[in-house]
Amino acid sequence: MEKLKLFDIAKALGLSKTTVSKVLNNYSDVNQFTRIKVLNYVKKVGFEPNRQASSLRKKETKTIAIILPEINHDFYNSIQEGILSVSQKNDYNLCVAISNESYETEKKLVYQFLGRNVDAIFLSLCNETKNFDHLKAIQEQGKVLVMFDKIEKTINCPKIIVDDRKASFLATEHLIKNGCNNILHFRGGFQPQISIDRYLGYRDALNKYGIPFDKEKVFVCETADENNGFFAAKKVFKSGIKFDGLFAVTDYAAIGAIQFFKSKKIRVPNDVLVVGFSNWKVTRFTSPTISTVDQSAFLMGENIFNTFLEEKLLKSQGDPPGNKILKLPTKLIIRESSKI
Amino acid sequence: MEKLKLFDIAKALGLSKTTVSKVLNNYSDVNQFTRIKVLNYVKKVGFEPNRQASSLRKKETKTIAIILPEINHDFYNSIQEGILSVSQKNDYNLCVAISNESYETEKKLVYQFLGRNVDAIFLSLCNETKNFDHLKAIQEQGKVLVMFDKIEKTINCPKIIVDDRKASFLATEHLIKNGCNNILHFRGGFQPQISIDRYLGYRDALNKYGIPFDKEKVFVCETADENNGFFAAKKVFKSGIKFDGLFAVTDYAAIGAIQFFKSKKIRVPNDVLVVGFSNWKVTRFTSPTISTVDQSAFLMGENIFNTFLEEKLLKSQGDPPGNKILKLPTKLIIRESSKI
DNA sequence: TTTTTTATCGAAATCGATTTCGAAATAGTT
DNA sequence: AACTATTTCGAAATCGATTTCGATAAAAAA
Repeated sequence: MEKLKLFDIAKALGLSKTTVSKVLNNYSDVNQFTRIKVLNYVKKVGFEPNRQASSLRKKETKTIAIILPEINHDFYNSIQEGILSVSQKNDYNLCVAISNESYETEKKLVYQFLGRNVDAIFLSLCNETKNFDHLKAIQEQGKVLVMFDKIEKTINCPKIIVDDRKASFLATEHLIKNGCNNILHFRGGFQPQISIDRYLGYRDALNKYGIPFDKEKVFVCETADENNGFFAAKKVFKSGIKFDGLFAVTDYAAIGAIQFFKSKKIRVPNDVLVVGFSNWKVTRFTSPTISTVDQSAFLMGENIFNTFLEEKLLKSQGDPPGNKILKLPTKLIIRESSKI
Repeated sequence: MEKLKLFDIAKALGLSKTTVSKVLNNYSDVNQFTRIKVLNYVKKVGFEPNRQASSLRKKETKTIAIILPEINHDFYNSIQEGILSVSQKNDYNLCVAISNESYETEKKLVYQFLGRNVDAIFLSLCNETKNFDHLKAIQEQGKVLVMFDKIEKTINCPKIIVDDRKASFLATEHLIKNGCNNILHFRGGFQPQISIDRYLGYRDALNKYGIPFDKEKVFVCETADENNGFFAAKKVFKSGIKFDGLFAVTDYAAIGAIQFFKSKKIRVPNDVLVVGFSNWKVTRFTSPTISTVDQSAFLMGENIFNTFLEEKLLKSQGDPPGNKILKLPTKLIIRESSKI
C-alpha cells in the first residue's frame, strides 16, 4: 500500500499540485469553494504531506532536540516531561540524546542535529566542556539554542536555571536557624556553574549569620553521587572535624553521607542535621526522610520550550537571539533529616 | 555563515557532487585516493549532509520513535537509556513521545510519526487501547513496529517483555519458602497483559505448593500506585482477613501498603513479608528496604533497538515482519522486607 | 467598448542530496 | 594491434513538497 502524494490528491480533484499545496499552507489566492473541496478530501483520505520534502523546501522541521549529560536522573527526566507536555501540544517532535558527560559526544551530537536541521537545540552542558564552538555553530546556522541547568554565561542565548545560590543560602540558613554552628558542605566540582553557585549560597548564609568560614569543612564530591557522599563523610569522620550540620550539593551525596553516619551510629537528625538538593523522589522514602530543595523541573521544561517559541518569533522579525537568564524559584522542603 | 552543501565540498576538491556523495555512501566505483581525500576534507570541515534531502531520496530517515504511556518512571526511563545506548552508536535519532495513558493521544502520535516517515515505532500500549488499526497502519506503510512491556499479542510484530509470570512465580515462591501461608496479592487492572501474567504467576506458586487460592486475598489496584497500595492495605485491614505475606504488582503499591502497615504498627518483615515488582530505585533506600523483581530495563532497551535492526534486515529481503516474543530474564532481589 | 484590476490557477524552478547510466581512460587479452 | 573488460568519474534525472511568476478569465473602471 503506497502512501498518497500531493499529486494523487491533485489528480483526484482535477487540480494541480500547486493549488492543493496552497490550500494546505493557507495561501490566499485560492477560491473558497476549491479550498473547502480540498480540505474535505484531504481529511477523508487522511493525507499527511511528506515532512522530508516539506522541510527541505521550508527549512523548518518542527523537530527540536535536547542533549542531556545523563538521563537516569529524576531532575532531567522531569524536565523532559515538562518540555513534552508543551511541545506535543504544538505539534513538535522531541529528539533526545545523551552526552554521557563527554565533550566529544556532546559536540558530535550537536553537529549531527544540525545536519538534521532541527529547529532548536536545548542543552545542559557536560562538566568537562570548555570549548564552545559547537554552540556558536548552532546560532550561526540560524537555529535556536536554549541552555538550561548547566549553562555557560559567555554564550549569547537564553538560559534557564534555578536560583541555586539563593536556594543554597536558604538551605544553609535553615540549618543555622536550627542551631547548627559547624556546617559541612559537600560541594560538586569546580566546573559547572551550579556547583559554584551552591557553594556561594552556603558561604552567603555563613556570612550573614557571622559564622566564620572554615575551608576544612568543605569537601569536593566531583561526581556528587552516593559513593562520593559516603567517602566524603568518612573523610570528615577520620579527620575528627567537629560538625553538627551538612549541606550537600545533591541528594545522592546526602544519602551517601547518611549511610556512612548510620554505620558509625551518628544519628540524623539528633547528632547532625542534613539537607540535600534536588528533591529526588527517593528522599521521601528514606529513613530518615531527607530535607532538600525542590527545583520545579517540570516547570523548567515548560519554560525551556516556551522560550524557544519566543526566540523563534524574535528570529522571524530579524532580531538577534535573546540573552536573558531566567531564574526559576525553588522550594525548601523540610523533612525528618533536619527537624529537631 | 551558511551551511556547507555537498556542492561546496565538491568544488573545493575539484570533484563533482556525485563522486563526493558516492564516497559518503560507500560506493565502490571511487578511486581509493579520491576517497581518502574526500573523507579527510569532510572530517576537517565537519560536513554533515542535509538529512531531509537525503532521506527524501533514500526513503530512510534514520529516526525512530518511542511512544510511552508515561515517562516519569524508572522502568521506562531505563528502557529509554538502553535504546539510546545502542541507537546513538548507530547514528539513529530517537524521538520520544508520551501517550499519557490516552488512546486518542496514542493514535494521534502514531499517525504523526508516520507523516514524518520515522523508520520504526517502538510502543508500549496504553491500558485503555482496545482498537489496533493505528498499529496496522504502521506496518502497511512499510515501517517497523516493535512492541514492548504492554503488548498486544494479536498484532503481528516482534514483542519484547520480561517473563512476568515466571518472575511472579519466583517472588511468590520466595514468600512461601519463608513461611508465608496467607499471601495477599495486590494486582493491576484487567487490561494490560503484564498485570494478568503477574497474577497468574502468583497463582502458579500457590498451586505448586498446595496452598488453596483464596480470591478474597486478591485486591485490584487499577493504577497500581502508592495511594492504591495504601488503600488496598486499608481494605485488607478492615476486612479482618488473615495475612502474613504480600506480593504487590508494583513497587509503588508495595510502598503504599508498607506505609499503611506502619501506621497500624504492623511490622515488616516481622508480621508480614512484602515483595514488590520493578526494582524501582527507591526500594533500596526505604526502611525497610524492599524486596523486588529487577526487570533489566536497560537490557530491554538494547533488545528493542537490536530487534528493530533485525527487522530492517528482514524487510530489505522482502520478508514479512517477525512475530516472536522475546522474554527477558528477571532477577529476584531479596531485601529487608522479606528477610526473616 | 476599451482598459485596468482582481481573482484564480498552474508550469516550472527550487530545496540538497542520491542514483542511474553513459563516457572516458586505463588495463588486460587475444 | 585490435578488441574487450575494468576503473573512475560526472551529467542529468529523481525524491515530494513549496514558491515564484506569469497566464487567463472575470470583474470593475474608464
